[in-house]
Amino acid sequence: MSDIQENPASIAITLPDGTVRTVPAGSSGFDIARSIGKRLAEDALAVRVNGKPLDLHASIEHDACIEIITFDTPSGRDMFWHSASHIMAQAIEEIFPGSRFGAGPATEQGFYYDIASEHRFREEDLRKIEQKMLEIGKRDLRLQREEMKRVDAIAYFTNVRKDPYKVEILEDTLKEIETVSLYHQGSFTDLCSGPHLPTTAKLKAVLLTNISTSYWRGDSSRESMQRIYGIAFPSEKQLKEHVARLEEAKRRDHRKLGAELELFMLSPEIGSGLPVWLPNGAIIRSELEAFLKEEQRKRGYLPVYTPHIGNIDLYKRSGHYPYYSDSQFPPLTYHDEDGKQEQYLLKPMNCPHHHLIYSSKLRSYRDLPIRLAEFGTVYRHEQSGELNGLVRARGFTQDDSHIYCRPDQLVDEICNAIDLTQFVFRTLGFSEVQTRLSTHDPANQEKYGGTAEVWKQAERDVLEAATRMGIDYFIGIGEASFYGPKIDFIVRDALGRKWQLGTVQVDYVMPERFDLYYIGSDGQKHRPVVIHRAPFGSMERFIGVLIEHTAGNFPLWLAPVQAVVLPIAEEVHDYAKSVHAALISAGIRAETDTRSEKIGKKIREAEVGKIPCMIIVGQKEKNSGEVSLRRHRQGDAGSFTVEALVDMLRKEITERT
RNA sequence: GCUGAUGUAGCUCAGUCGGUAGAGCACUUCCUUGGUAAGGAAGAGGUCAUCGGUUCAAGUCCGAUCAUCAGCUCCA
Repeated sequence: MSDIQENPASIAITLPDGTVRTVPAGSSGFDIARSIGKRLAEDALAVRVNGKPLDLHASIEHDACIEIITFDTPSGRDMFWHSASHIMAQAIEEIFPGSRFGAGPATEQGFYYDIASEHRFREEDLRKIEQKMLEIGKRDLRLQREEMKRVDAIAYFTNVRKDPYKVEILEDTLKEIETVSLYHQGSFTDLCSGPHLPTTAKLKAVLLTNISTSYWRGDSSRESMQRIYGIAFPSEKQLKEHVARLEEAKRRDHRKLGAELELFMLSPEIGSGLPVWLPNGAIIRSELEAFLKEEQRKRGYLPVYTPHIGNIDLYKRSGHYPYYSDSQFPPLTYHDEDGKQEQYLLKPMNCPHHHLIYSSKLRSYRDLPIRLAEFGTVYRHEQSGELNGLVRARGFTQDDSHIYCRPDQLVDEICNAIDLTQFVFRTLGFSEVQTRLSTHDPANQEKYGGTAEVWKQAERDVLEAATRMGIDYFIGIGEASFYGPKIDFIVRDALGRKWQLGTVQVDYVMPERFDLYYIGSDGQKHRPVVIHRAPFGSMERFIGVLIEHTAGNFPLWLAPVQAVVLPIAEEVHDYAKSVHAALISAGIRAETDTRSEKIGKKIREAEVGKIPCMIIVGQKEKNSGEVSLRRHRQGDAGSFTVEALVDMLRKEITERT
């Protein structure tokens, strides 16, 4: 290793493509970038030395693998935005002296800084701060790293910067660390581990997006701070592209498309967070449900139905009530003629009902696994600020199933559930799905039901199944439910926000609480294991994300209106009606536009309405007994006989392509 | 739930200094009968979210409530 060399005159650096260069010892990442090319030297933001990010001008003393970090990489963007947050803090300090700064990290889509200030920030302040940030950029200030003892840093932030928040971070979060680093840029200094941009001049475009509040250190008992969010780029052009992406996301927003395409509605008269499915949306939902029911039939699931409410004792027994009482609608209470009180809960979960179905008769080991499935509507009193269209509602329907199996069947059954979920996601065209293995937090054991060894076993089983299925997962510590670990399938919406859709959960706790058992081959009682699983998760949330994913351009099998017949003139209305009738009798959802409008207008409206097939009929088609097909967003698709058209569309619908 | 913003026609949005409300699209009717993304004309459409206050006068100013949006916190 190079460590044994004492001040060598030159060092060997290995670039990511494997080439090795010899440079003088003490060269910086910038020197190396410049030796590679002028463009790279301009784009270079920092350097990674043996995997460790460093400032671009830090000197490299030993042989190393190095990589020049630019804005094109996630870590380059992260660093750029982190530096931008420092520049924003400096701008704010210059415009609003006396502002104090909490945390100011980069996020996946920009950065923010938490600020304590006498001044209440408003929209117009953001424009001023942006201008100031660009001005600081033009000043071409070097971001200089300084390392100091933690105790000295405390003194510095107490006396020089007079920033109590940084002092608290130094005294608490960083209390184990002896030497910390500060970054100076002109008159501004921040506590930061770095690395940072070499100069503020890299910042060429900035957009401050919104102001909100947050609690200092995320603790609602601490003071609230003003948080300013923004995003920045090394060029004006990239900012423009970003703004265009935001506008596209806005167009795809399921709340907007849901209203435009008449899929669902929300009304304060019904209640906040209680979506209502309009006829068009109900078609999509019922097609999805039919799709899953069909698949579940093939995979040995048994459909059941259970009521929307249940005696509160059921939920006390399951543990849901004590754990989640604050996010449930208050119990319905009534007194019978004898004055006896009974309380019912709008069901927040389907599992207790299913457990009682399981235990309604004696089960043999030969009967297992038993897979009970239901599209079960549940009600949860989510916090008002959390409600969001279809993706976060207070009433929603889970495509729920509980699988009761023997311990020796568990891993196979988890694998089957994963396979079903993957099949569903693949069919609906979700290719970028993240899989999270949600485990418990050992430091917080009292949050969970069941014993430590039960958890150990459950997590081992989940891991084994995930490995066997070849899933590319990440681990979410503390993300487990109170009764067991789970595998969650996470998809992003149009705005890049992540939502959990499908889930597969292992549960050793409920079988105990509900005293579930089966008779084994030894004639003795044994505990089954329960798997909770829901491939869609919630129909509401899934469809909300699906709307954004498809931008409302649903595949033919899901489209509320699959085809619209567009007659060119009144003299072919009869022919149009016969085509329409043929489509309807083939089970295709079709309409006919007989208004006295020109064909161009009818086509435009069908396009705007995102109807997959436009079937244009005029005198020519009437004479030949054919139709002219136009596909949504594709244009003219040629002429077909009605019979050929129906066959073609039927095939596409059945295959769900 | 917390902090902030917003709420005007079915939709998108104007509405100045407080003086009884406007556009485009959509809708209805009539004219027009046409060939792959907007034909023409006329008409109708409003308790300015709700409730209260200030004022001679409130869409406009103030307060409360409800809802929505952004973020925080939470998520079986």
